[in-house]
Amino acid sequence: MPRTPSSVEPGQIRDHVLAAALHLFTQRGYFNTSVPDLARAAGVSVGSIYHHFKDKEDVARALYFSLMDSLQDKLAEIAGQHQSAQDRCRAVITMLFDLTETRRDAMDFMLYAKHREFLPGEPPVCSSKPFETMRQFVEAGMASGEIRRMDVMVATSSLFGGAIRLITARLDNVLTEPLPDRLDAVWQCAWCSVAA
Amino acid sequence: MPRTPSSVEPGQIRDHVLAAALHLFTQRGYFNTSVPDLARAAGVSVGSIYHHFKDKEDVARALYFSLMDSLQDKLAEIAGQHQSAQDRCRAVITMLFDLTETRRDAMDFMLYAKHREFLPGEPPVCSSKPFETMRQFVEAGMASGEIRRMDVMVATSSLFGGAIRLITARLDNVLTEPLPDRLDAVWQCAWCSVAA
DNA sequence: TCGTATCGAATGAACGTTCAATCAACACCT
DNA sequence: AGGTGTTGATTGAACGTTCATTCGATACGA
Repeated sequence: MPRTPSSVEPGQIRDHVLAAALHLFTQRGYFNTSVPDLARAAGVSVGSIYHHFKDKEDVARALYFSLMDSLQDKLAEIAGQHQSAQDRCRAVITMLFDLTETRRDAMDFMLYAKHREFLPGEPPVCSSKPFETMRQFVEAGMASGEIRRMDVMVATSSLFGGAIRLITARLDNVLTEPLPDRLDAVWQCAWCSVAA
Repeated sequence: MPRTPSSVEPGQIRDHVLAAALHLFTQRGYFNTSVPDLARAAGVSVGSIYHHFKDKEDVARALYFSLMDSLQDKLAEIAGQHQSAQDRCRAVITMLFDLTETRRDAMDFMLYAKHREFLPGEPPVCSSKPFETMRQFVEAGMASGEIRRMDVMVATSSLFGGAIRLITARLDNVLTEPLPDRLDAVWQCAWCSVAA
């Protein structure tokens, strides 16, 4: 009986499903989103989702890796454009702030979601590649003498912790002004917390 | 047909259920914990849980408020024992670090859980009373000249953000040493990020 | 005996997942 | 070119399971 032509062009289904998943997972949460919900929002059938993904968890995993990869790309770009730890870390916060304004959903899913609950077996966010790269920026800064010598974890947390907290406040709508407006203030605090 | 005497003394059921909920919710997550799971872990029957709580969500809500209240008590105590913003805020971080070591589950549920997903309608954590109290400590410090004048949200995030990030790293087992070992280093970073 | 606390089997809704049916597109043969 | 077979994408109804919740029965204290 099937085969009402879907409004979604072929070859685009994966992306449509991932986009719908990003929207629904961040809006209502992974467990409050059913696969039929996902299908409806993506404009495809339930079966189609299972043709492109192993199961519901696989959708979340694909989404997670896709977003993390694009974040990692941005970090790599920053590493190429800036040499000093100071410039690099400021660029990171600038990028994270901009991303929060322009792609709230993505930021919410990456920083705020509890992946442990629906992606068992995945390492926690803070041991993902992007976070590791940020630690490397800090380590290089300590080696070059820009940053005080101390435990790398403490330094990284101090340097980025304030910005990340502000991002979550923004995602919770507790902060109503755009984050970039606060960039200078945040950076001043962040940098002088670890500067040599 | 029941009534096998439960091993739980009467009047203790609420507490047993809350303790089991704290353990299971933090271990596996709210949505991966069924009410029968809860009953088994608490050593009571399913029906008994529904006698003491409206529904599953009500268990989570009671747990949340109970933990938040006890945290708020500790903050009030700190407010009474210390006068300067510097002493107060340092005491807050000390208390949070100790709490993370001695009551991991409680800390995990308060700081790390996504309450939005299973407690719709509750305000986000960072607009809860404890967080508000921490902001007041910071505001008082700005009024007294201990802390640089700036946006309160920025100052609070900078002051506590590093510590909170370290706590989540600890909860994720990314950090293996006890947090109190890092207290001095963290505090030095935190305070000089906002000190006048 | 009345009210309250407790029990766990029963209920029904909702969920993730499967699968036979269908179709579009292409390759291949004549 | 026209006919034919094959492949793989797509569909949604159907399936079996699990879950939150209810409820009638039971026990106990007052």
